[in-house]
Amino acid sequence: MKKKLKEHIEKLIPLSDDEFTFVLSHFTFEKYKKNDFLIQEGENVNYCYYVLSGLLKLVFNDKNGKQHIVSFAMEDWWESDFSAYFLQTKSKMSLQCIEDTSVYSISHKNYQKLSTELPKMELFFLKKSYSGHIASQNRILSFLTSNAKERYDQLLKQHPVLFQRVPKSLLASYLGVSRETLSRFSL
Amino acid sequence: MKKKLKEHIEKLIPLSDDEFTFVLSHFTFEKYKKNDFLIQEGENVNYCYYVLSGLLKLVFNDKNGKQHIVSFAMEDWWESDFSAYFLQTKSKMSLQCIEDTSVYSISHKNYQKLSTELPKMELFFLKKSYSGHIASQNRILSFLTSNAKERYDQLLKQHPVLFQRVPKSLLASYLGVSRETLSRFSL
DNA sequence: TTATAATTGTGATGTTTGTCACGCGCGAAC
DNA sequence: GTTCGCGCGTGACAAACATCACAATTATAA
Repeated sequence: MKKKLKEHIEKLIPLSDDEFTFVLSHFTFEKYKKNDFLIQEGENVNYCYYVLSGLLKLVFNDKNGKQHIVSFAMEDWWESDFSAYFLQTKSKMSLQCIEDTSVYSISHKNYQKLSTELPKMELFFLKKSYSGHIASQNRILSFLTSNAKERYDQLLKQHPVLFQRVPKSLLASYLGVSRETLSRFSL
Repeated sequence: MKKKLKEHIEKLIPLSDDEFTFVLSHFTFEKYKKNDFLIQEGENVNYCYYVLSGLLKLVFNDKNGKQHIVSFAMEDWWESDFSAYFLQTKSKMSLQCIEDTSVYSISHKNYQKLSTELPKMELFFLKKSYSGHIASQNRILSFLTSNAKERYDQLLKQHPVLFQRVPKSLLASYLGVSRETLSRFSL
């Protein structure tokens, strides 16, 4: 479990055992049940989460009460409402369990503390942030270049496991297409 | 001109005059003409740009030869093909002038050097990266929650100046809508 | 088990948006 | 000044997609 996070960080940054122990002391292990909320819309966002196991959805609820999936978060992914987390504002989104999920969480204070005390971790977070930005840009590109069926095929190719673990209605919401239209694609 | 960059950085990070002089020594001032390319698709991306004046478009060309506007970059914006810049791969996009444009450019080597020598600049880049990620996520949300007309209205509200400086066909491409459909919105 | 809710597929229909075709006005280049 | 290309609007039609309605199947909980 600890090993998982260490290996994850070491994909980007080399880390001695002592350093990792120090890093880990800034995190808290937590378990959540299906449908539990890690972040509730409208509240302060004090934590960022590294997913050890399970599956989360980052959701925006629009003024008509319709939910939109901004992102899924599986094993080895980092998730939070980053806007609210970094700018220390109220959340406009919620983060909820699709499955029972265990995470390492880090508070904003500990995040700042860790970045200062161990600068190479700041570099780690920077690299993670790049990746996130690049991933978002690719998702924007898929909206610009592809129609619903093509986006469906891309997602199926990139993350086939989601089609087994997530209700189709949520996949539809993630792809920006109606549940019915998505259902007709799988023929 | 130098003052502009200093003020821009100081919105996020305090900087002494000496420090700023040091920072600036890592940048190069450059001028480009309308239609010039700062980044050509398929080439290495060695520079990241801070726009002093003018206007750029970040473009992805799909397999059908259709151009898609990933982003505009105006005064005070940072732009590059970040994926290619940070991962040091070939560019999948091009960066081109919509107007005559002057920039400060920083090479990837100088960027790494600067980050190491002056850690607070690493924090600056980190904060910039957050903002970029958050902005991209908001753009994704606009695709998920809004139809073409609504996205048009949002852009008009957020960046009215673009409607004066950019051909409508490019705005259409940015919004993911056909030129004709966008034209019918402005009635 | 039984009842209850959630998930999924599918037909019918309407709306949104794209594509093709054309004309007009304006500015750049010669 | 004339020519040429570009930006922009607009009509007609086709394609993509949403919405509504309903049935069937599968999970979940009492």
